[in-house]
Amino acid sequence: MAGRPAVPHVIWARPERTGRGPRPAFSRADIAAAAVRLADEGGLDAVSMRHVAAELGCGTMSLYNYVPRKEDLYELMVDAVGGEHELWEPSGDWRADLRRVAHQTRELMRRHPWLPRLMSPVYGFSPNALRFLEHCLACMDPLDAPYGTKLQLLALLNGCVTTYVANELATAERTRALPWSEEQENQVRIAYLGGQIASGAYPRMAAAFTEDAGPIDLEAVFAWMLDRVLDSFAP
Amino acid sequence: MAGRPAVPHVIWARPERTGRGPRPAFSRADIAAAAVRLADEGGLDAVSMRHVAAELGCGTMSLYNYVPRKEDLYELMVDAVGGEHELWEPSGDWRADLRRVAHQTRELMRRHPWLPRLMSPVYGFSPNALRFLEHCLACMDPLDAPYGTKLQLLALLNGCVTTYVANELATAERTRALPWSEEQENQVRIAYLGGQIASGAYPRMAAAFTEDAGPIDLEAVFAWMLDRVLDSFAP
DNA sequence: GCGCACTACGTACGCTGTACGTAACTAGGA
DNA sequence: TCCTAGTTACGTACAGCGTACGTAGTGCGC
Repeated sequence: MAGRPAVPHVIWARPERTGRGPRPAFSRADIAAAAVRLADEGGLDAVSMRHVAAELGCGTMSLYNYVPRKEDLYELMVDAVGGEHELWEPSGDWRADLRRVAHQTRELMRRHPWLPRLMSPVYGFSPNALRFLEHCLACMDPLDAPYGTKLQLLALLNGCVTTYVANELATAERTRALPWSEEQENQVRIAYLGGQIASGAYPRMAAAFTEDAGPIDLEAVFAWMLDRVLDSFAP
Repeated sequence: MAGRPAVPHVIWARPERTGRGPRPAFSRADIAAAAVRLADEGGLDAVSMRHVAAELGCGTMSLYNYVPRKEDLYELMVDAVGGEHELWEPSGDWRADLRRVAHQTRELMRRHPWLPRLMSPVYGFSPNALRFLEHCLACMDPLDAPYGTKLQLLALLNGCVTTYVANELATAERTRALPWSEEQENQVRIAYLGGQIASGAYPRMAAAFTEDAGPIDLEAVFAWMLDRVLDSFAP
């Protein structure tokens, strides 16, 4: 019945400096920047405690003075790139403002393809996340609705953007780690898929794939999805 | 310029049995079932090649005869639980049918909390995924739109459901791995959050949290989200 | 100025995915 | 019918991971 020995830990509640002992050689911002740099260059797999420590130029275990668990390192990363969000004075047109927010989020995720994987409501209350949420709520001031509803719309909107960009990036992200090219693998997948479709067991899928559609315009699809979600909230 | 030595590999294109050599001791279904069992009981972290092999009662490296890469094991798992989808004769009311699909997907993910993490368009063409997609398209037969648009709506719908359930489950999933209880950690987070909010820097967030809202009805929120997405497609 | 809390970091443990080598087995072609 | 090539089975080994622990050294608060 005992169990659960340790004490809960949230990195944002822990002060960066306590006063006692030698001055820390790095700030949280330094550490987050190093981790983000590694992730941008080599994907999320390149972010290990050892690599980040090496990037900072310190011993592996020293890092644990700043970041007690690896998950906290992830929180730092998400918060750090969250700071890249440009915040502006709301225009009064909440739809336009939210569209702008969504496009910015998408750009952010394209700059940092590892971000969707780390996105989680658990990281929702870091300092920069709070600033971002406050800004989104400010954009929605013209809207007459309880904050609960507004937060729901924001969650839906962010969820859709995250999912969409994650799908957009999934294949590209895979390419980095695999020993063959994306086109090669796609070819194999399509070949298999073609066999299945030709079997006649999936007539609609077959029709969907033989349907002559022009090249997909990812920008247009994203904008369409966005408008649908916003429409849905206030038609 | 050489590089990229290996050959692309898609597990569904590889036959289960080639005829030569001793008969395999397990089927793909056996392996997938074992992995799913482990993941259901101990979370996704409990799914390692060693554990799955032990669960099957064979040596670790023997597993590699069936599953060349761990990612393939994941594909087997996603496909296996995809087979739990109940498919029915479309009713003619595409909205009702898609709602039913979404609720079923949610139930599926609540039965297998690790599923959202593995969901990815990459696994979109496994046998059971094809059956599922075909069924969804059949449900949308009454709808007059090109298949491309229908697939986009399905992607949006599935993406939203996945994100929503992932958020729903994220905290619960964390609890399993952490040495303290969810309530304890939430308390620490709320305490920190309270401090930030009391600082006055985030007036709208403060209002949102002091707003007297009844207890959140997760079912209702999910239904609301669903209707918004479906509305958005055909108001 | 004493002591304590902090920083720094080397070592070590258990775990992971998986490359490789070896032995046993069986179906297809001669 | 026998041979052999391709397959299964699996032990060993390696590089990498997160991180518990122990030991120094450092500098602020009392």
